[in-house]
Amino acid sequence: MTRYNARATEIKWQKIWQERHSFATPADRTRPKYYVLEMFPYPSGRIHMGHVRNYAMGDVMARFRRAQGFNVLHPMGWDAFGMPAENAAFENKTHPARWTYQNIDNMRRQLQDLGLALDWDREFATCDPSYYRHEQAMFLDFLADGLVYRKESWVNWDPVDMTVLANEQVIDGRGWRSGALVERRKLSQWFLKITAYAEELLSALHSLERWPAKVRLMQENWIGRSEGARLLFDLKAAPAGCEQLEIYTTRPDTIFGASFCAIAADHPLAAALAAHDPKLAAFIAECRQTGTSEEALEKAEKRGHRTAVEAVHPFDPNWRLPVFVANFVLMEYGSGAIFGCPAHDQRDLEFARKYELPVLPVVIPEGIDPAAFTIGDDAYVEAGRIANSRFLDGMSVEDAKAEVTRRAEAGGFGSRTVNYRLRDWGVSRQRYWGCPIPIIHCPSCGIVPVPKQHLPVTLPDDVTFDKPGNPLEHHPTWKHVDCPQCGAKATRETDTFDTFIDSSWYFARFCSPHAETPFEREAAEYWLPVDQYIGGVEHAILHLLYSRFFTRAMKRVGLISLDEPFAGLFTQGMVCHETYRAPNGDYLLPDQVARDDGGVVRVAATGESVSVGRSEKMSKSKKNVVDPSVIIDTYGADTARWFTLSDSPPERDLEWTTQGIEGAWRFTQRLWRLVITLHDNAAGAATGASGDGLGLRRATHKTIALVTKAIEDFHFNRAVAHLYEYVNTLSALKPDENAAAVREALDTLIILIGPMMPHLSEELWQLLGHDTLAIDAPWPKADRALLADDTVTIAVQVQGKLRDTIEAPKDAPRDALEAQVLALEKVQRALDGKAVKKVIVVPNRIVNVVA
RNA sequence: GCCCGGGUGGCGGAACUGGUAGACGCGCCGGACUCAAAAUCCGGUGAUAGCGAUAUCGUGUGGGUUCGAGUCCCACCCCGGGCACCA
Repeated sequence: MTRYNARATEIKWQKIWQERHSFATPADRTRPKYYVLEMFPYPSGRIHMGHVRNYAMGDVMARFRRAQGFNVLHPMGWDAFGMPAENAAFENKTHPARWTYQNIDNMRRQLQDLGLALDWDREFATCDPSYYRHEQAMFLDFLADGLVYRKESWVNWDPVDMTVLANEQVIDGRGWRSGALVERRKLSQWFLKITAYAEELLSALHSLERWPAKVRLMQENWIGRSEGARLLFDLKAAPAGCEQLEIYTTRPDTIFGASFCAIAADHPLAAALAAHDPKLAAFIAECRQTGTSEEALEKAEKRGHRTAVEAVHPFDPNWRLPVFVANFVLMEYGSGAIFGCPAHDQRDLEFARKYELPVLPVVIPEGIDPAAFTIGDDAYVEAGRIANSRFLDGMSVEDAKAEVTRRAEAGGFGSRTVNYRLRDWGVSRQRYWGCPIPIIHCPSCGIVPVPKQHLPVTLPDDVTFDKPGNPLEHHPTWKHVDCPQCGAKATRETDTFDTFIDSSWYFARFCSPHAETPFEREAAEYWLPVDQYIGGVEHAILHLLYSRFFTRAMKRVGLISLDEPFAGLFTQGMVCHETYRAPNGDYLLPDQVARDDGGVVRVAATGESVSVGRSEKMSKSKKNVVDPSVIIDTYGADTARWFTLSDSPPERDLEWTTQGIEGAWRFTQRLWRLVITLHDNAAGAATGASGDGLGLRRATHKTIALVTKAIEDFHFNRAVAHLYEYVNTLSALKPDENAAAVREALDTLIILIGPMMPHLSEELWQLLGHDTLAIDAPWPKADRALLADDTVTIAVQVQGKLRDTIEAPKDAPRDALEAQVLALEKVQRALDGKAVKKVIVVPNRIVNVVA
């Protein structure tokens, strides 16, 4: 028998699918739809194993739902703007567009080699003006609707990428892409008002039932809702214009335990005071520095600078509190000012001890005498009764919070407030390779939107990257335009959008990628929301939160009636591999090493010993990478797909091993041989076949049920295990097995492996004589009558310990089972003469004898 | 520090709502085929004791509930991830 030539066969079928437009998205809107989408790839140039795993999963769902009769939308495109293209332009003297489109061509070919059921007619790249023009138009809509504003603000400045970053793009004080230490700078920036949707983005999380709980929780924490109160304190000895201080607290009940107020270094009051206080100015400068160095921030001690200003206690005009500028108060959170109650807040306590401020407990644990309760090194943050607090004494914490807020509102010096950690989304980037912000700055008219008929504002091609900073800023002519309103000489905005904007609506564009509007409403409302979105958990906050907001913004300006873009989300695990290091410490590629007979890993070329490190996420820097192209050339796409689906649960990390891929490859060959052998046997035995094939038919239909359920539940590894088991059953068949049952088994097997091994599935389907395509065959339905056996194996226990098993007819009566079990020799031996107290019978499962 | 996950053979992992722990794969061991190797096929494979039937132990640790616990409850240990001067 010939061996299965995977590569040649795969190319053949890919061509046929393409010729027949097998994966064109159906225009028919009568059938149920299924939109499956993998997270937008950045065209880095080559796919990696993480892509293979991600797309293999999405492709299984796409093919599975297609076979089940759904209209499937499964598109692909490119998140094509971004820094790496500019870096490459600088290093290789190529234009970012050229570099990007070359990469796209390479990656498209690689993805096509995988045989993915993608509708390539819908492909687009975000760097194409026909895409980003709509982004510019939507931005202007948002601006007109009050969702966009411009503000001078402190920003996270990435000194390597020479651009600003949003808060969530700063990880451990470093830029998410460059890894550079982030600095703080004050710049004029465009912001999208994501905070206007904080409450909705939070409360709607509960409706996302098919999202991982983990991702919902991460978004919940990121939005960071808290309930509290804003309170106004009158100030004494404050600079003009700063006579009042607004603080935010979640613990208004502790107001009588207050011993100081603290404001952020960036607070206007601090700035006003610093003008005449060089020491304070120096302290503020210091605070700004420690704000950026992550190591120092980690363990920074709570420090403050006492000002001459005093705050008047809102409930006692004779009570004065010192006002500090403190390094632990953030201008961006709440009102940038707090009152400190050391007895009931650990951080305030540390501060109070350091600056020798009073520590008065006002919440007393239930049943403790207030006079006897003192605070040591730990603040008391549990529930209790209020004491030492005048009109609040005796109340619970909750009642006291309400009472203080009520009195503050009545007195006009405070109000109940809901506060969020979430901040507005700064979208200006000082980069070339992004979507230009369609704004003109006019000396007399101010900020003027580019008229929509002038869109798109396109990027100039003739730019250079030899100077650091933004090439649009350096370009000799591009930014100079006439003001659309008054005709005076004006300049274009030279900032471009954060690339997360590009990926915040692409899922909608895929519904009608050639539309003259961002998307056709009818198409978008048929296809959206995405039924199954698949990607890495690293986008749990950034991309997924932005997209949820952007969808609401599109709804607000009347483009669509939809709140949530992604109904189902799946976050897959990473692909990992062992790391190898040569004696000199250099990392080695997996194919630079070899295992000798004793299992010792050595450098293949030199025989030097290699130290083997633990399995880690594949990364170029650690060289523990395996190139998908090499794997596809060697074993074929089906085998690569099968392996990435087989070994680990999809949500967990997958360990890539040579043995693993070889095992998958052996299985591919085995399937090929098995189907041919059984097909030949059944054909030859057609007349002399024995039996009714019932046993085989039961196995077939059980497998259909199990595999279908496993795929529906995203348990691809279990689907694979069931298929292995089924193939074991088929391998053990006698040559004279009932021919019709064998035929059913083979047809079923071929369709069931289809979503994972589509090419082999087609080849075998054809080999069995079908003149249709396997992908056009409907998904088999399990016959319920064949799912149950006539007899069951029942476990026999004595005192809860397994002693024997018996075969019994299904649903055998209790009495008969009991009698049968008590008669068993092993049961009698285990009983050892003891009297039987009772017998527990779980129908069709166990019989437990209790003595 | 806070909040989530997760600890099951040599390894990746199965186990429905408490009911035969270890499916399936990898690896390993033995055998067949072969001049030999590769490939393939057959058998075995949690630990301990025993020739054996079998017995005892066994799902991170220690308790508990139950006829029966990987699964439920309490306490703890370890690993992974997320967040963090958040008032």
